[in-house]
Amino acid sequence: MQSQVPDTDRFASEFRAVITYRIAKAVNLLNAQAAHVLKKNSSLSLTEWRIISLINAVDETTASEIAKTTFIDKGQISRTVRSLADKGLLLAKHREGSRRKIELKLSPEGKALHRRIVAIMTNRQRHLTSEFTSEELAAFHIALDKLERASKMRDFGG
Amino acid sequence: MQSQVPDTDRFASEFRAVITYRIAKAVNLLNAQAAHVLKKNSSLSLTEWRIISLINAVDETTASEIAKTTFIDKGQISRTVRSLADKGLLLAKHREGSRRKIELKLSPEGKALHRRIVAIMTNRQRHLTSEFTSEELAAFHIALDKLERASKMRDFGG
DNA sequence: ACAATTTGGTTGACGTGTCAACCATTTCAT
DNA sequence: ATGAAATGGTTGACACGTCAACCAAATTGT
Repeated sequence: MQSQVPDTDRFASEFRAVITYRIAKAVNLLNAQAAHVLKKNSSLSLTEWRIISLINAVDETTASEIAKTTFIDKGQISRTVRSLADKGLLLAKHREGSRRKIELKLSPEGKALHRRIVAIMTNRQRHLTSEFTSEELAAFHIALDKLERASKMRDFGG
Repeated sequence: MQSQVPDTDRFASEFRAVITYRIAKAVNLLNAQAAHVLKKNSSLSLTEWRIISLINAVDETTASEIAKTTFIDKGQISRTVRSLADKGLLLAKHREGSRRKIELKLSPEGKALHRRIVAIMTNRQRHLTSEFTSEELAAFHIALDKLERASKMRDFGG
């Protein structure tokens, strides 16, 4: 009543500049959106979808390879792979000549599902970046690179 | 052996362009870093720290106000507030003339802790953005604004 | 050829995040 | 003034993420 700025915004000015808050909030919103879209169009969780599209991208792979490149916990991968296999979306076979490595491939059903969902997710990706010029997008990627590198440091003196 | 690019990078080229993967990975790394720094310098979890600095910023507030502005779940806030109060870091009193609203303030110990940790976290923030020019930083914030707005859309046709 | 180490994967425990139900209090509409 | 609706906060159930222990297979060093 006494100001045009609602009371609840008094945090915002303080924290808008704190990059980690901003980016964390953005990711929360993005993940919620992705989860919502997936729920509406499939019975996949976000992790399930990620693993499906990772496998699809390279045609066949193993759990440890996924773990190494994505930083998803290997326990979580193990469980997700099982649930996807149970749903008949992927095939897990011991790799030729190995009794340990397990080759992961999408089943025909998995491929069909991927084809259907990826179309929707590509729309989404297009929508998310529709307000970006290509320069802005490139700059954003570079910024993320820098943040990733800077996030390796562990000691800030206490 | 037959290429300079390690095998495990074959995902990367595929997904570097997918903005949601990139940003999610960056946040994971940043959160891990923050959790590590906090653990080394305190007994605070990341959420505890966030709530402490939010309260500190506005001096006093309520749980629902925090929930509204940060998108942190109100149940989680309730529990975190309790654990912080148990540790003696914050004071929760019914607000004057209300038997429902609970006013949250940092205790002297909480303020002291905040002062100590915020110095470290400010170092970190400086380090994270040290590779950014001020233009890049401004552009990054604008990009996050755009992503946040775009993350409101829920329907991408299925 | 053998022990020591590394690697791929599974499992259990535990902390955190998320959702919905719930209660008490306050506000609103009539 | 009274009942309906909204608000502030708590709680329980459950999904998900994270960590460490663990097993079996494979690789390495001697």
